[in-house]
Amino acid sequence: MPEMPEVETIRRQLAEKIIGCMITDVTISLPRLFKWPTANEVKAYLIHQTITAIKRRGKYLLLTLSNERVLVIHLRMTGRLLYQVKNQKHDPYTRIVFHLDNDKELLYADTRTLGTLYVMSEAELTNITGLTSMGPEPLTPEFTLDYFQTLLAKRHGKIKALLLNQQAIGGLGNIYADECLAVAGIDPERPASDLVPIEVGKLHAAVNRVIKEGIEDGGTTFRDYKNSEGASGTHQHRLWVYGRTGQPCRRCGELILKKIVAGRGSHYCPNCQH
DNA sequence: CTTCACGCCTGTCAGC
DNA sequence: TGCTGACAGGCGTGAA
Repeated sequence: MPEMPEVETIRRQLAEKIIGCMITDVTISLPRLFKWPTANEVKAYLIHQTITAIKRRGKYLLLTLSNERVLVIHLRMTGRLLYQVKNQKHDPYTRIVFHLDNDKELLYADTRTLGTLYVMSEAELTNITGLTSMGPEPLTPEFTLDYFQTLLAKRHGKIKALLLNQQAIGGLGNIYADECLAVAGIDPERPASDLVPIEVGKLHAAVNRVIKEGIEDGGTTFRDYKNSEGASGTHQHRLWVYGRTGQPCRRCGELILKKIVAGRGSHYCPNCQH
């Protein structure tokens, strides 16, 4: 479900609420979601620890604890983090409950159970290859036009696949990749290295713009996504192409089409994107 | 090295 | 109504 703007929305909300809170207990209904260490060991590292910081890297959330351990959470397709008062009704797909010392709970709910959690020292984080090898993120100083130009020039695969590659650019997923290509007017199947400089510049700007707007809107709720208060984002109302198959392009009126590119459903305007 | 198909899970929806 | 297959905001693995 969540791409960078959704995860950032959750991070900002939780930062206001749970920094300084102590974890009093952890209820684990689906132990296999913890990839390292085992669910039993995890409890010993978490209980009686205070949450001191919440960071994000790409689509990973990193909760730093007072014992210098880090609780790493990746929501994958359908993970949700819900902050709510104790004794309130739980999401039916709640898999883990972090009990806090302020009469609140942080629920980890996940329909498809593809999410992954870890508890590690800072040094051990390097064992999560998805974190270690992540490329620069949109809206950061590292994501320069120069970097983007060099990246595209040496990649001959489809541009859509490159946008989804977290080692190339951190944080984009299927919705925002389609949106970036729509804003830049580029067909998702174009080989990355074929883009001419003016197109590379347009796409670089589009990536930053689309992600910025996604964050401003509190993310996109297409199907499962909810923020930590259980509320939807609003970016779905501003989408150019994603999920708009058969509807008129907001720019030219041509009907939006969908095709499989890089194994993912890809939405595009056949008139605006070449 | 890059690129691609597949598996992981469960739920939903279109089509028969 | 009930079944089947395709598909869904992701990503790691192994093969070509």
